[in-house]
Amino acid sequence: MDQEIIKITARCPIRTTLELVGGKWKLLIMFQLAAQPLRLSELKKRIPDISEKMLIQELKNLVDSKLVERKNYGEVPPRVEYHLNDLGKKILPLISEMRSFAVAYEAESRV
Amino acid sequence: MDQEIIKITARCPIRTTLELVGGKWKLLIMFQLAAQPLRLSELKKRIPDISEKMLIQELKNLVDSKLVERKNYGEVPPRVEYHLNDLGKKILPLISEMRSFAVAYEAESRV
DNA sequence: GATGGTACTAACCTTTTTGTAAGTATGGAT
DNA sequence: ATCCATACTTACAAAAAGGTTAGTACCATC
Repeated sequence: MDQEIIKITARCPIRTTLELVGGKWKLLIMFQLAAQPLRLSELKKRIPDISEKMLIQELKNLVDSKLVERKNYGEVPPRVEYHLNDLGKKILPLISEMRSFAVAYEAESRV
Repeated sequence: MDQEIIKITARCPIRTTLELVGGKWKLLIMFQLAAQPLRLSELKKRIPDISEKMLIQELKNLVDSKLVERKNYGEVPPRVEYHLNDLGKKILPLISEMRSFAVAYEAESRV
């Protein structure tokens, strides 16, 4: 990579992505939504350590950022489904790279 | 992606990568080191908003995680250079995906 | 009327992350 | 003796992130 000097500013692309999907839970949530829409309770089962409060809050953030869509069936008890929209799906290659990196890292740490 | 149900555990690959390079500054530091070794003061110039304390602390973390190497020239005033080692360079595709995602996202937000 | 289920809100608390400020070490220059 | 440059340590403070707990709404069931 023969790159020129790139000074990091508040608005550099890495920062943008970090602000959108950074933190402890968002990428894990989006990873779970990669395959199919899921309800809140289903997400909670698949991400056992997350608190309900954080799950709801991070889903709301992702909806507000237009990466995830929320579908309310209007039933009682409430049935709500969340799914990645087209823009949200663009995060999947990044998630793949995160997983690949971890595998390479673990392999290196094991020798 | 026809994936089976993958339950997130404390040790899933995404979590591993988040723990290694998550947070506000590490990826930005590694991005700056992509092209060439840099001294602390050079890094500080290229990442203007970071505090010196955080820069030093995160560099130490990256060295401890064996993603970055530190070379002390043993001079006065001190001259120390940091560079990505082979393992650290494996983060670069992830950084590329972060930048690509941000570009796609900004393009989408602009229409 | 009480209970259940699900998805949510809100107040408050704890933990983690980040930043500020003061200080240190060292050889060379003044 | 003082100042300089650089890279670092440390104590403390502030900000941000994450978690706990109690509560709400509403229809269906018992």
